[in-house]
Amino acid sequence: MGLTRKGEYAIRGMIYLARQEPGKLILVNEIAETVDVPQSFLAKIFQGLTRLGLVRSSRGAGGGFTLARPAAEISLREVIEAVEGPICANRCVLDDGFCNRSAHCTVHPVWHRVQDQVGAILDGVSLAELSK
Amino acid sequence: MGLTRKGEYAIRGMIYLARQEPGKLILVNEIAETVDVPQSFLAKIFQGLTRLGLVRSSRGAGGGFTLARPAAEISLREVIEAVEGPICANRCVLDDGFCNRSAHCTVHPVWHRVQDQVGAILDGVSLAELSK
DNA sequence: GTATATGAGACAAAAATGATCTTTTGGGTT
DNA sequence: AACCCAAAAGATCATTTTTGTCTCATATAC
Repeated sequence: MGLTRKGEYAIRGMIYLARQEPGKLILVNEIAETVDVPQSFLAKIFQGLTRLGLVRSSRGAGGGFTLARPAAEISLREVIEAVEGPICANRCVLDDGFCNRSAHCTVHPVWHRVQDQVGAILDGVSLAELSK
Repeated sequence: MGLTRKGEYAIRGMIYLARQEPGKLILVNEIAETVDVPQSFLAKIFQGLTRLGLVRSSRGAGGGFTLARPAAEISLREVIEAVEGPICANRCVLDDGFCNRSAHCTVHPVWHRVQDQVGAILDGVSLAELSK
């Protein structure tokens, strides 16, 4: 019913990046240490964030990670969905196969309302705000 | 990030009960079959619901389950929290030990807003409405 | 007493979570 | 070119949670 550690860690790491000089490359090692998460795990998480275009990475000596866009233009929702998958109150809203009763299910509209509300809140918060 | 099957099943079962004549005892077997969930599992789930006072049970021949209160007075939230635990966006909001940074954490207020919104929506929906 | 139904608890397979380690790839530096 | 540093990719593994099942105890109607 809540965020997993992956999500929590990703958020911590991204906020740390948002606090740095824009464009400056930061070692995953440094991030992991200061936000207090296992570095190997954070490296894995940041791999995913790179693939999805939330951060840019540079290999080799002097490499590291940096935000792909200005912190003000990255929402909390983006970060969360990148690592946790889409906001979803109940699988039946996503998977059509999960419950074949979608058509006449009275709870369905409730799930949609929940998702819309949560989505809106998370959309409205940027990394820039969180880094203050 | 969403409901587990336990939650989904509990809701289906409770809605089925809400559709019956108030006070009438229904076999867990009948519920399980018509809402299409494994009976052993549903029995276990209903045990918990009984313990928490959402349904009343009667043992022995002619026994079964029935809602403990009128369907209009049982909210969707109660059902969900009974089986899934409290609505919680991120563990740090619940466990104090999870992140020791609660005091200065900028994301904390966001989690609270999310929980309040979701809680409010789920509070506002009763089994009576869902059973229509 | 017997048939029937839930209560409680142990048990187990499968999936998700949380993490580590190794190997590969690509850039800088010399 | 040779070499080192650092990230990417992927394999592996441990732990926890989910999703059930099964057995036995207990309560009740007849």
